[in-house]
Amino acid sequence: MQAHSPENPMSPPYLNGLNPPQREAVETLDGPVLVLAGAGTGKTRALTARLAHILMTGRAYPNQILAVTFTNKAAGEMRERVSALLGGQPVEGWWLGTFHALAARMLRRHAELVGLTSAFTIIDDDDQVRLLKQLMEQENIDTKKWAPRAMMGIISRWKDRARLPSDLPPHEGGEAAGGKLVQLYAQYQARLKAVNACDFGDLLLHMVCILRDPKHADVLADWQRRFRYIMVDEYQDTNIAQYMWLRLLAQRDGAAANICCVGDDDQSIYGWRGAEVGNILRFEQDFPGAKIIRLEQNYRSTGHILAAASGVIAHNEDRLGKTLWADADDGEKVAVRGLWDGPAEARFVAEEIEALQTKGWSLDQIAVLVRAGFQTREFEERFNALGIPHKIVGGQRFYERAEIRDALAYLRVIAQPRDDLALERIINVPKRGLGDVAMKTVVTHARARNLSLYDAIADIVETDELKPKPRDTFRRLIADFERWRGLLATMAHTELTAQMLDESGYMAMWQADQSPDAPGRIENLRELVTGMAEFESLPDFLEHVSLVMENQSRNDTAQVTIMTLHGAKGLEFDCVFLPGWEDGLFPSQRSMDENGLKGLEEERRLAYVGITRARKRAIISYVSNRLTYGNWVNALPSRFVDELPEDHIEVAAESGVYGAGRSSHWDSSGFGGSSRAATMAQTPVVATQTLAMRQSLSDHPYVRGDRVRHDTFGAGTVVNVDGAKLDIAFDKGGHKRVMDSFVVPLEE
DNA sequence: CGGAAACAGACGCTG
DNA sequence: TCTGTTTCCG
Repeated sequence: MQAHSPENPMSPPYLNGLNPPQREAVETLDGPVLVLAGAGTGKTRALTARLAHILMTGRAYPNQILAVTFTNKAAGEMRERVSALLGGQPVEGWWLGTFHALAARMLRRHAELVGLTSAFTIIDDDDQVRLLKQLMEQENIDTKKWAPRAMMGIISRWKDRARLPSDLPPHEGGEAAGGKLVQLYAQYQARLKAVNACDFGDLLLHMVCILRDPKHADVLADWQRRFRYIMVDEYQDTNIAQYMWLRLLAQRDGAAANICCVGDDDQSIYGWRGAEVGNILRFEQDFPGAKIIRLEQNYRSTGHILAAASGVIAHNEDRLGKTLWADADDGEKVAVRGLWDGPAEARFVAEEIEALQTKGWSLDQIAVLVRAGFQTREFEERFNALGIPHKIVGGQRFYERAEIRDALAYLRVIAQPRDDLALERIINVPKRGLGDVAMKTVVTHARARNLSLYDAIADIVETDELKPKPRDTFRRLIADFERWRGLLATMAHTELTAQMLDESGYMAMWQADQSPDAPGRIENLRELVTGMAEFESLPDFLEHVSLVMENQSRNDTAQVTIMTLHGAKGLEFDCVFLPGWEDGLFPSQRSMDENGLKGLEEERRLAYVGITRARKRAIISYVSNRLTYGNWVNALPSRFVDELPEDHIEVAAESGVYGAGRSSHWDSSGFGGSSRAATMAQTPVVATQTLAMRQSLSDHPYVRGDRVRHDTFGAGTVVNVDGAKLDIAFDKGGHKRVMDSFVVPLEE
């Protein structure tokens, strides 16, 4: 073996060039370890080397290692880098992936323990909200007053904290959703179970439930035995459920578990999504005897940039504390610019970029990082006008586009007929003439008999409940799905998809569409079919898309990147523009209103993340006049601007712009306090038992000769009973076949 | 049932 | 201001 390392001629290649703390992180394999890795301190390098080290020293087989990341991108990177360290061959069989992918993989093996089958569907946010909204409407809760999206947010936060409906006091939701939020949560879970589906939160929640249930101690013991080493990236972003899942897996009798968590409390920016910075702050208590290793040598940024970032983050109270240092030159001071208004700011940034470009900087290495998505527009327009190549990262992802979601919904129904949410999505897409009336009929029956929509439709088309036209449409649709499902056994899933898109009329719908984006959508559908080829089977593919929402646009010309600060985490650029540093915008007013000091501290960490993305140049800007929702508002420079240490910045403001000097100017009256003192009138809850509820209590309660009444057809006599289907001779004439869920006994 | 008009709401975003 | 969604009407 070639000797590369100057310090130790015998050291294997993957240890080369690591600094002492990095090396310590790599070689401390036993017991709990927390690696506090500041921005740009070679965290990924240490983490991948550690994995390589475990494998190379034969401490564990790949399938005995659990390596968890937050994003698929991070998982992919780790996969590649580790195999590169090991000489290029891919590592097979290890448990490397995102929390959700790994939990899903585990849950498929134990699905029946939580009342699911291993073919369960994973639903996305849109489906979640739609489902909850339906339940709210059923409960007569005003969805105007209580936005389903917001309600879903609260439920998701409960899930993030691994709290089941039964763990919550009934009034936990307060006034929300008319005080019925916990009840809705329970109904929501029941509905998911009924359609054999999970949302993202459930993947972890269900696994935590299984692992902590004494009844399934054997399951837990199995997993504990399997994983000899656990590694977690971005630990500061874990939520409680993820933390519990890790703890359960890392529990050991006697000896401390070999768990290694890597993270940076100063980069915890996902509190609003349920992340608990407390997890990392508490690590030593949670894992007694834990070793804490600090990576503080920054390899990325110049001295001034690092000092500016450190100066800002030092204003936070709640932190473990690190002192970043660098060997690099001081470089240029961080530029701070005050501009007149948004357009002026966009012009300024564009001009600076052109200047950098003529000096030979690559556009690839320049980024504009904004606080909120809507800020990207101004830059995009300006860059378009000047012909500066750029890309907006974030935006809509491939699998979130309507046409892709529709196509996936078709596939989901083929794969899993019980998937009501998918069926609802496409039942009238393309338009088939199945509107509210037809759907209501079907839904009523499904609820009454506790059937899936699909089965309810199959029932109803055998009867006279519906007018002939919708009945035929339904019948054809069901027949189509049956046929496609059958073909799955003999035909490649790509081919089947193409055929399905054709036969369903979905493709034709877009081909007939005159709008300018229709061709793009057709293109996307083709791409979907092509992309499927990579996967063995339809279920494999569906698992992939529900967990991996990747955007696969390729472009080889150098472009400026425009993205949000959140999106930029983990990335680095030579030059970073940080526009919009105005109080109210950044730090965002909402964040402060909702979470007070905690919110402010999270915003400050965001500022820290932003500045530390820059290797050589950071340019912060703010404006005096900002167009917000269509009106001009006066803006003050962000308090973070004032927190930048004098010695490391260089300030200039356009004439007439406030704040050319340093200001200490946040009068507490501040910006419009958004006090939304909506009068919260309780929606009266009418406790009527629906017909459907009563019907479902007893099965098939009718016998021949019973007198019944049907809402549409009136009174009649049952002449024949076939399961839930009744043949009835109606008094007003006619012999009809109807579902028993649509009739009531007639008292005469 | 489907299109047009009225209307509310508007951060951050990975699975 | 702009966008997505609901409501109203033909």
